[in-house]
Amino acid sequence: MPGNIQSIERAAAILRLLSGRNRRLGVVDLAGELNLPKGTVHGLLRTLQHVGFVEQDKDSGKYQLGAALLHMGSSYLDGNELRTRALNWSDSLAARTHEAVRIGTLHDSRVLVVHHVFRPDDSFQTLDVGSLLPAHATAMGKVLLADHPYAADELIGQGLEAFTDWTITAPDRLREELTLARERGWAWEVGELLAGQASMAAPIIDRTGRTVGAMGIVGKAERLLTTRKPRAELLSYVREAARAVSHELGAIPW
Amino acid sequence: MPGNIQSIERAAAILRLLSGRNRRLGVVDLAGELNLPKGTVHGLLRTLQHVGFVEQDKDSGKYQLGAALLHMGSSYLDGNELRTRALNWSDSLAARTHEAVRIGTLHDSRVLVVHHVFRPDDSFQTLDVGSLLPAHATAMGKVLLADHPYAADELIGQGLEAFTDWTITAPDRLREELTLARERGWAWEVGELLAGQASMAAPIIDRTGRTVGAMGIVGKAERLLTTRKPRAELLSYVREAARAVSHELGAIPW
DNA sequence: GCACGAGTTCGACAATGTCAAACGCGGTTC
DNA sequence: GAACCGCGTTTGACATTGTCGAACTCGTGC
Repeated sequence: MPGNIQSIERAAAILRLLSGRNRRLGVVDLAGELNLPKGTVHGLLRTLQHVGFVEQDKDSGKYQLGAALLHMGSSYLDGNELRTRALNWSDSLAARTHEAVRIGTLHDSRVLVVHHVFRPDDSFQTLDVGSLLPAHATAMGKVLLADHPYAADELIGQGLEAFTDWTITAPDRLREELTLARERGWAWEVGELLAGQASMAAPIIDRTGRTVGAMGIVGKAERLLTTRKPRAELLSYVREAARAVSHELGAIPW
Repeated sequence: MPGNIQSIERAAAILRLLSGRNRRLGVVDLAGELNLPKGTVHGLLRTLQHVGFVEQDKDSGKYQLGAALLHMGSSYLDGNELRTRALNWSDSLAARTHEAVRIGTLHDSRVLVVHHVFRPDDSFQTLDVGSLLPAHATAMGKVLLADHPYAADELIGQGLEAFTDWTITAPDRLREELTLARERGWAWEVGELLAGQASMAAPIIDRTGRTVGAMGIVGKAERLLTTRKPRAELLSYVREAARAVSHELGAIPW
């Protein structure tokens, strides 16, 4: 808790704001948001610009994220063991299920997508590596929250946003779902984030036994489900793949 | 030059080191590299960890980049006008040429890949969005350097690294190549970065007339070339696509 | 068991970043 | 076209803040 460098925390707060909804913000916008004098914010921005973390639009004078962050983001992926280990398995899972595969990890009570394999033979999908998905409305999120009660509490504490009519917004309902996920070792979701879309996922465990990631498939509900249940063979493929990655990470031998 | 916040510059230097060759570095490694006392470096790292920009491997105690950077990197892409405008055109260019398409921009005298479309019907290629390619050994780089003499000088100043026997390492030879690229409005390269691989690219111009990006195709030399020249129809597709994007960015009407 | 090297903590000092007020420059308004 | 916003930027005095070296702890290997 003690001794955190103020200017760096403030700089990070600026970057966080710039990576939010409005990608372009001016000095006064940021100053207002952070309750800081604009002179101070300007100094931070000047330095951030110098190191390439932000860029300034010459016409409007407003600031946006800088190119250096893109390269660092991809460097993060290179060093990410979870993703590296999961690379092979995710390809074959996509091939077996004919669905898009995603691998994610918990970050700030949301699901950070660290890998994404497109659905085979289905062009023009958008890559969402780097996206932050809501944890309570995705199968990966449920699997992750199931082993991270603290993150679950935090998420519930800040309110469960509804994305469709089927999104779980009641804390108790979510807690049940998480218990279920913990017991079964997998989770699913239908139309809770996007109408007509479903997903199922299983946990990736590391050598210490903690759930460090989740692996799952996403696609049209009609393809993933039969009679309002996840299709058994798809589910078992997902669970096998996740178990294989866990094994590579040094989790329980089998 | 004046008034840059020291701690932020140091933090950025740490992140830069962590995104380099060795993705995992300890406090003393970093301190040695930066010529700083390790106490200082530790304080910076503590804060960077707190904001999610670095993570510490609990076993080895070493530090690596953090997950927050991945999300910020992808947020940068969302706000990047060059990439947004180029999205449609790059897909159709890939379809027309049957080759992989890349869009890049200059960053620190290298080419930062901001978009990448895989070669159609050719699976298992690695996505290199976020990669920094050497400018003097790629078609995109030549096109970009042609309009950025300062960056070219800087690159030459730090020495032209050889990747294959065909890499241009002589400053004069590179300068000729850049002049040629400037005159013709396109550039190419065969085996200068990777043996057997060729690329060709054309500049993307913004409303002020500056080259803000490059768009091109990469692939096996045998497919891209005829009799040691770029195949004319591929080249014209590339140039058309780049011109179309430039047009969208508000460059000269035509 | 000792010494080394790692990451971490601590506290005194002054260098450093902060802040409020003033500046300059586009727009817009009347 | 002059007065006026609102913006990003600059400035300089102040004291908060980050810095730095030494001391600490823990794990390793000689």
